[in-house]
This record gives sequence, structure tokens and C-alpha cells, in this order.
Amino acid sequence: MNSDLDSLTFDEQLTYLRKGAVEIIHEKELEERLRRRAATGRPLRVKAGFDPTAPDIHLGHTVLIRKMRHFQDLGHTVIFLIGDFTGLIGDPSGRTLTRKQLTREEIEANAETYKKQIFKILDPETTVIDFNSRWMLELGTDGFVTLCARYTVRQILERDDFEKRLRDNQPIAMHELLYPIVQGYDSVALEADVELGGTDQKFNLLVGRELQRSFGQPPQIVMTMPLLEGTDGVQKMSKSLDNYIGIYDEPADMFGKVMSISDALMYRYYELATDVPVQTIEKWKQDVASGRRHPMELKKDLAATIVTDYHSVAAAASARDAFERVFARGGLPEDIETREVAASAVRSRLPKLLSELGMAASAAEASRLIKSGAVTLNGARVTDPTVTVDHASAGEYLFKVGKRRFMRLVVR
RNA sequence: GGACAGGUGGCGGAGUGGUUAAACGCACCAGACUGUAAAUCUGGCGCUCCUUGCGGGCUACGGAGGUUCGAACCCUCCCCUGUCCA
Repeated sequence: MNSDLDSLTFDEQLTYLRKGAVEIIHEKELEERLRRRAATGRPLRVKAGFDPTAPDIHLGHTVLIRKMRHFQDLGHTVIFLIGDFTGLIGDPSGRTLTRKQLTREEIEANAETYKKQIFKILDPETTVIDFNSRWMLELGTDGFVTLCARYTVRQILERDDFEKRLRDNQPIAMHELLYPIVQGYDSVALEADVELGGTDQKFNLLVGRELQRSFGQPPQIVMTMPLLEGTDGVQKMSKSLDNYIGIYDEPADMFGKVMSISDALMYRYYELATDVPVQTIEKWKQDVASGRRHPMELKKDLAATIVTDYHSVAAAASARDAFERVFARGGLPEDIETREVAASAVRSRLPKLLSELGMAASAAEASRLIKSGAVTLNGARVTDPTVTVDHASAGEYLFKVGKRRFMRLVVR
């Protein structure tokens, strides 16, 4: 990412913007607008919407945010739109629990958190943060109904997942049908030139085009980005599936999570979550195939790159060190959490103790782990869940559960 | 408003009176193998107590009652979802 990028030729600019994108509707239009931009000097307005409730950004989100950055690199205006309107009305999807409504204050707090996170990637100077409640509330119920008159039920039901749910006799709540219209109207209100979204957003993005046309605006260019698979390698990265790498994860954690992905996925992460050019990635792939390069080393480089992006070079280096020491050489991490307790307080059996220390979800779980040979105490494997930690002898106890949970207990 | 179908563990999905903490699959955890990969194999996968045992107790099949020695399974009412009719 450098500032000379906006002196690129159109073709070069297009190539730069195209990297990683799944689909651009339509590329010709994008090219036209880039040309017009050159002629008039007016930067494109590039919009992407975000959920006001989930300010924990993970690598999956960064695919989109990096693409926003690419537009910034070429001098365009990026609009980070927080969909607080939906937050205000609350989303009742899901049978049992109604999602809690967010207050103005909470939304603002979330927005602050977003800023702190996205500016690790985006340039604050050319980023506009906006909220769709600004125009949605002003619109009012009458205005909203009038807006809905511009779209038909059949058009809405075209969306794949609506059709599928209908077919499977799954419920569809009214507001779900309306969301695409809200989102589409955002584009009208913002006079967006381009809207970015994940491939799952394609329908909503296209509604934006239709509505803009209906309002006499030139329809926005729609660019869809792939959904990055989570650490499991199959499902898209998401917090609820717990397969995510958060950009605020601790360096060691982040490094470890990257190392745990499959080799195949590693290349995808290189492509979507770093700025390594596609040709370079291809070359490395061949190096691995021909044995010139060990995939683990390449993966360590990936992990280091990612840690560097969200923390620092130094953090990446020490995360790498720690990783090599702990896993490659079976050593111990440097900073093991240490707890101190009075001797009289430690009269538990091991399973209970482990659950109290937070090293296992419950005593029953800890007991299972012990039986499966996952627990060592001072380096010796414990297989009997009935042992009681001998509180009489003050001293240090080093617990290890599984491969990466360590704790030192100091008994006084 | 009426008729019918359905609501089971994180998800999908069996089970229709007893040995069912609930088949099976996915996800997840651990062990083996490794490069803490992936794939594979093995074990586990509600909580708790102890004398760790095919042990005791508790909680769990939308909710509340009821029938029964015994209920996810039968009955009643309620809530929720879908389909058709109005």
C-alpha cells in the first residue's frame, strides 16, 4: 500500500482493485467511473455496511476492509456504514431470544471500537463513518412504506435463501424481507458509486442498484469478496462458530491459530488476508510442491506477517520464538500465568482444582481430560482423576492441559 | 377463525411407556501419528459427589399440569413454527 498508487494506469488500477474479488457488476461501469474520476477529479464513493452489534473484527472481516483500503490507495472515499437502524429496531430472528435492542450510547461505543480496529487497515483521513439511522429515522413510517412501493414481493423473493426457506417451510420474518430495501436505500442516500460486500451480500447489493435506478441515480458498481474460511477450513470465519482469528487476539494466540490451519487454507489466507501479490503466492506454492520450501516455514511466515499487521514486528518475532520453543522443542512458554494460593485453600482433588483454575470447563470435563492423558503435573502425566493435590507441601505446581494450556500454581 | 403437521442435546436428525444422559452424522475436546498442519485412527463429549464404579444424586427432549410403579414417548391446557381453508 503506497501513495504512488494513484498514478497507475487504468489497467493497473483495475487489476489492483480486482485482486481477490469474486465478481464485479459491471467491470465496464467501474472502468467508466474511474475514467470520469480522472477527468473530474471527484473520487468515487465506496460503501460497505457493517453490523452495529459485532465490533470484534476478525480476519474474515478484513478481506472486505482491505479491499476498501485498496480503493483508498487509489484516492477514493470510503464510507464505513454502520447499520445502526437495524440495531435500534432490534432483530427478532431466532425463536427464543429477541436480540437486545441497542441504545444510542451502546451503538456509539461500538462505533468507537470499530474505529480503533479498522484504522489498523484503513486510512482515517479518507474514511467516512456514517450511520443509516441518519436517513432511515428521518424517512418515517410513511416514507418507508412509500419506499417499499418501489420494489415488489417477487423481486424480493428472488433471493436464494428466501426461496430456499420458503421451500423448506422455514419461517421468514417480515423485517427480513425489508432489510434488503433498507440496505439498498442506504446506497441511494449515500449516492454510492461502488458497494462492497461478501458474496452472501450479492442480492442486497443488487437491490441497491435497482433502487438507485428507481431514484434516477446511476446504479452502483457491486463488488463481491469471498468469505474467508475459518480455522476449521470449511465454514466461513465467524465468532459464533469459534473458528476465527480476531485482529485483537494476543500475538501468541494469533500465531498459534494461523499455524493450526491446513496447508491448503494457508494459500487462501495469503491471498485474502495479506498484501502478497498473487504471482508470489503461486511461486511459493510451486516451491513447496518441489520440496524447495517447507510448508511449515511458509506458514510461520504467514503467521508472522499477520501478527505484524495487527501488532508489530517485534511481537511477531517473539510469537514465533515462543511457538518454536513450545511446540517444536516441547518447551514451555515464557509467560505462564501464575496463581498464588494459601496452602489451606488447596484441598481439592485435581479435577476440581483444574476447573477452579479455569483450565477445564467443569470438574467432570477435567476428569475426562485426565483419563485421556491430557494432563501433566510438573512434567509427569497424571492419569488418575482421584489424586488430591497435596496442599501440605508448599511449592510450585506446573499444570499443563492439552497442548497449550499452562498454569503455574504457587502454594504458600 | 377452522383443519392438519411439527417443536428432541451446539447443529442436523432417530426414538413414540421401562436396560434412553437419549441411536447416527456434523461440530467440539483429548490421545496416537506429525510440521501444535491436513488426512487418518482411538477415546471422549450435561452437572455433581464419593470408596472412579457398567456407583450415588441432580438436571435435560417447547411450557405448565395430569395419568402411571415408571413418560421425550399417553392425556389436558398454553406457547411457538409450517401447510391448507377462510
